[in-house]
Amino acid sequence: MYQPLHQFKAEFFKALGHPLRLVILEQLIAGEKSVTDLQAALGVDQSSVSQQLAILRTRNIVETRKDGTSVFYRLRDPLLAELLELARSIFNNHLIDTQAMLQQLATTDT
Amino acid sequence: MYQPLHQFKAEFFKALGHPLRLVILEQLIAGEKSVTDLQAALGVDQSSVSQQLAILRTRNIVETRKDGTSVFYRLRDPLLAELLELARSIFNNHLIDTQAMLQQLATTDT
DNA sequence: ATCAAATATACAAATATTCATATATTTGAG
DNA sequence: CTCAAATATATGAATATTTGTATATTTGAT
Repeated sequence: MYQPLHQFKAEFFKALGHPLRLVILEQLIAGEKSVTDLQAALGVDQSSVSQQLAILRTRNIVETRKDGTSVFYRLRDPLLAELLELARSIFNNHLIDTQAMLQQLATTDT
Repeated sequence: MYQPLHQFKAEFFKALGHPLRLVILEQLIAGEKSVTDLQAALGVDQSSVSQQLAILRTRNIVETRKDGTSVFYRLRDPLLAELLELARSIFNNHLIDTQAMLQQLATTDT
């Protein structure tokens, strides 16, 4: 229906489009983490973490390493950290714009 | 349920997670375009373009300018172009990795 | 005032995602 | 071998997104 490449890119962004998956990825920027680590850091149940990790895995956004019964996850591409950082800048701009707009609405007497 | 900021970021990435919306954004990197321009360039019907533009608008990813009966769309933040470019690099890495993997599968005789 | 062009919105069926709950699988320790 | 810890998967109901079709709105020209 669409070009495969665009479909592929859309899948990638869709994979980033979930709050818990974003928090997981932010954790992984700092270095690899086991499922238990993530579970503890995020305060969510094991199944939820595994479910979301599975999605990131199938989209090739994260990679794994097994050690005993633990599975350690890490970002597949360091550029992803840059991408998330760049996204943060965009959000900041956006928030600043929104603030400025609200400010103007509040102070304009027309 | 989740932190508002993470929810907000997720909304942003979700907005990018659609093939047609990605193609639209790629067009807009080159400069502002009217709905008709986009419709012609992408070969899709008017309604679909407007629908997807509406989503990009509500997520504050694009801005508009009216001129007569035409509405011109442009990226709200130039950083978005950088983000899409960075994403492209990540996809390329991924595709190269996948190719290398297939190559190895094909040439290994174990 | 009327018309046509350009754009936006409404609606609903099809499809996909989310998320909680339950169950499986894998691995190392004893 | 048995058990417990760690992780993964299955299932399904609730919710959200997609997408085609129809209709509405806005604007400039005549």
